[in-house]
Amino acid sequence: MKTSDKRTDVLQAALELITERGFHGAPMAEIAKKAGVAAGTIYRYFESKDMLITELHRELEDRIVAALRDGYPSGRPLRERFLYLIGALLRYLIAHPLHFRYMEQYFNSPYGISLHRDRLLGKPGSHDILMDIFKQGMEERVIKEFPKAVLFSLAFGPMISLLRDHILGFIVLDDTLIEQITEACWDSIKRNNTA
Amino acid sequence: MKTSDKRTDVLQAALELITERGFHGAPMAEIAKKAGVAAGTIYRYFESKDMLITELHRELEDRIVAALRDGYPSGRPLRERFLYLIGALLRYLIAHPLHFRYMEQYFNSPYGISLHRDRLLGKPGSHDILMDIFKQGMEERVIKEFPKAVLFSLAFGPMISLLRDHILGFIVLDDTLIEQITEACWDSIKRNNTA
DNA sequence: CAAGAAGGAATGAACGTTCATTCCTTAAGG
DNA sequence: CCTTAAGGAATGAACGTTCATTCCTTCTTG
Repeated sequence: MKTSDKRTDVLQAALELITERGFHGAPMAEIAKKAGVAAGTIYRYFESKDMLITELHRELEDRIVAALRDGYPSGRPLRERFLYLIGALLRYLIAHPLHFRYMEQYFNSPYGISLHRDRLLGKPGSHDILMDIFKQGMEERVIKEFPKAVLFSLAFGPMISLLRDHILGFIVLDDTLIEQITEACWDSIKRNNTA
Repeated sequence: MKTSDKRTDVLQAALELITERGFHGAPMAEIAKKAGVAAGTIYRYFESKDMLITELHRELEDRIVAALRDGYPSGRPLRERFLYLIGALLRYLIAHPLHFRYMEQYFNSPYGISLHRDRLLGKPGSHDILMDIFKQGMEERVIKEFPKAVLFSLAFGPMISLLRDHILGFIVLDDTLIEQITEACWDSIKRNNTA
């Protein structure tokens, strides 16, 4: 391994504790204990708690983006690519509920707001792919003529909400439902050519 | 006035500081200062910071529910009642962005998790109204046959997401857009009688 | 044995909460 | 009326706790 095991252990411990108890219910001492490491040791790998939190977010995001890129049907039609994205994201987050919970907390904290702003104004990432889809879709008049942020909310809003309920155990997203949801996400942004 | 002005001042100060900086960026001392009150005084009205936070949530919720009930067209058709609810909620939260930000923070904190569960299982409040709509809608086969939590996510997921972007200043929800959104919310749960 | 890694007790700042004291309003007494 | 006492609200300095971070010691490795 390139990076020490301890670094990974710390990140994993932080992920578990923070998703369970929030940023403020996860003191460094406990993260250290859970990681099987001394408190001071964390600071060999992370400059501060803030850095640890930010870095953890960055790593999770990288993994998610990787999962979305993996198998992405670049050459295929718009609709297919979009459905692939939504489906892949849903499947990944259902398989990694802690990642989802962490991301949600992160974006609902002071850390995440500025990042969100950057994202919507277009920084590289999975959003690249998505924004390309939106752009092309609007040019070809297949997708509704809305600001990209609106399209984003329309497509991902319900998905995120359902995911949260699933992960908190209020509902169960089975394969049928997932299929229906991905289709519904597409429907909510595709242009109705009946006008 | 029934309750002292100071109590109100403290709640208002807490609302402003917490929405701006988060629960942990809002020390009691600063809340007190902003409220024009001494630190100790807060404890004449609230047992603890936790109680203050919880109580503030309760009061905001009461006001929102009241706004939704006000003018609710009880006797009217399903679709109309639903559109009224969505529209009223949107308008209220656009007019009261701090309330929205506070609620979001609250629900994404350790405080809010258990509450969410209660809500989905149908405690009194605006959810009463909503659940009745869902129930009747499914009986009359006007609304899709989904668990209520799923219907909730479908209808409110995009709305909440758009609201957030609007309040954070990433997009502007004008009247046209609001109209389109409320209609889209209905579309996403109404049954397509084409099958 | 040298050099870096790990340990964990010590440090100090930040914070929620408490409480002895002050201030203000209202009532009582002359 | 005016003075003064009583009661409770408000104050804010002080306390104790929690926690991120530091620092010095001990261990490991080559």
